[in-house]
Amino acid sequence: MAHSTGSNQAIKPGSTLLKSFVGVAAIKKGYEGVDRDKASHDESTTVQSMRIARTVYEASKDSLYFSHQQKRDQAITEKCNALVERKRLLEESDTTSQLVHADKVVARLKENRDLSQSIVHIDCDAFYASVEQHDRPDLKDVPFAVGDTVVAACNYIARKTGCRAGMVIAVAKKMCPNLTIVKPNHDRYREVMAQICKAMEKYDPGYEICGTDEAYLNITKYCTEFGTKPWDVVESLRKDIRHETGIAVAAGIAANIQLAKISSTFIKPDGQYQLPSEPDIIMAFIKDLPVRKVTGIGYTLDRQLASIGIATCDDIFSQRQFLRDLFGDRLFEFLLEVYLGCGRTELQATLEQQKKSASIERTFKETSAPDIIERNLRTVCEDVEAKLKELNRAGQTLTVKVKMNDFESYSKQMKLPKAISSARDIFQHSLPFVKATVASKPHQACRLLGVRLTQLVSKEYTLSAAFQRMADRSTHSESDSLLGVKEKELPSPAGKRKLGDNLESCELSPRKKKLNLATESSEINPLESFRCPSEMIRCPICDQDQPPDNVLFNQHLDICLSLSEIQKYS
DNA sequence: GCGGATCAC
DNA sequence: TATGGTGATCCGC
Repeated sequence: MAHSTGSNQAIKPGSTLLKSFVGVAAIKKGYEGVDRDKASHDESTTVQSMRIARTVYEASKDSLYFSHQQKRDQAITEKCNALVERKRLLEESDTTSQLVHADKVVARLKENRDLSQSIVHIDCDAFYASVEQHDRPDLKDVPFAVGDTVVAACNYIARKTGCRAGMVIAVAKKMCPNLTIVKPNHDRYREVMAQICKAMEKYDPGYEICGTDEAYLNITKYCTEFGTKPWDVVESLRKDIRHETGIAVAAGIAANIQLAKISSTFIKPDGQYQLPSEPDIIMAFIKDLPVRKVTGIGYTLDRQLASIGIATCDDIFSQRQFLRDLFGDRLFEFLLEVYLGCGRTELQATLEQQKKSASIERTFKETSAPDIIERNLRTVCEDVEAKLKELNRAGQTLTVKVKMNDFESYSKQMKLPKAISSARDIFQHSLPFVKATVASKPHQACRLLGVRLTQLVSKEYTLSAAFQRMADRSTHSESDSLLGVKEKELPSPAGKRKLGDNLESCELSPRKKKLNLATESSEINPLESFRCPSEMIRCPICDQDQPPDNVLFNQHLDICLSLSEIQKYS
């Protein structure tokens, strides 16, 4: 294949753009599956990663996505340049006080670190692919990838051809023409994860789930209780998991979650690695580790650190006098912790984790037609409503996100006077920003809409929830959408259906319309819509009937609500 | 409080 | 045939 001068220049080995092409997975995980079989990073590895980068580059160079990435990369480069310049100035000044301070912090961290715990990190390598391969033996010997438009996971045969998680499937197929694509089956993966949880419970009921395919356990207690060694415990845990689910997991054992996680990557996809909890051994283990492998150090920070001469964890120490000035207090301390191999030892039990936000964002075929955009927004809002309902929460801060087809995104966050949860409320608060943003970019189209609610409050005792329950009771309604027909059910092609600003133009069935109106008016005067003349009103908190008088009923509600609040905290 | 970025999976 | 979705956190206003 003849290389054009253009692409040769654009994609020099080591160029930052090349790095971002090969993808997060390849950099972070060290080209697993490709050079794992080789003893060292020899020339063929470089050739292989160059081939991947070149293929991705050729497929992407004309896309809007590419120009956006280029722009982003340029911004990071400028950040790095500024950093280098600031470091140069620092080098000219007297940095002894910063050096002393850094050493004090190091001493403090050393003093306080806890090496008494046995933390285990369980990692299901290429989880989706493992599950699919287990369920479908026909996939065993063919290259395949799980994913929709982007590869979520692929097996080792596919990886050898350069297929990677995060790659666009069209590109992956270019690299591996006989790649089989499997649609993800999330319910099934959740099921398998639940089985894994069941197996872990025996060893530590306080285990922590992290993402869809990772977990931490603290087996210290189990070990002392049964007089067993961590290594043996993890062996039987992995055996249990394999027996229950049929899939293999990797495990890392160390003094804290940071080290355990790094340890588990040492023996992927199947095996276990224990890092002894002795300071000298930990320091030796960390010493030459590229900082990029550490959780919390991503593409951007890695490049910033590299620009000032920090590639490995040991380099952090030699540059410690500059870090506070360059990165601020928080990052400074984090980096020193990395250097020392410090990390969290307390797990957050999965059951006790409370969500802080609920969000939906969706990418669709780009469009600038206001009615389609509006309809997409409606769908997104409905899905957020459903999610909030599941959590039994309402949110007081709303964030709306719009991404245009140049991949630039804009967001607006608003603190609302009160927590909301209905699709209608969310939609009404989101729409103005979406409309304004789209209108301000007349030559672009919208490709994504997102809605997030934060500052979640329990709906348990909020008025709107209470009245929603009343509404449900009085209409015997199922959980039908408040906003009418879902897009996929629309009989007419997109665009034909004209939806105005006014929600009344939604075609709603009589019953839905009623519920719709009821919900709407509940915002303004909740009582009005449910008041049945000369009938008692049932208080949704205490479930007692009350006289049909708004003022009296409001007073009663106030008392009832404060009572239940008091009960909650006493 | 807000908007943008970053990070992980 | 063409670059995802969810949740969290931090920084600098």
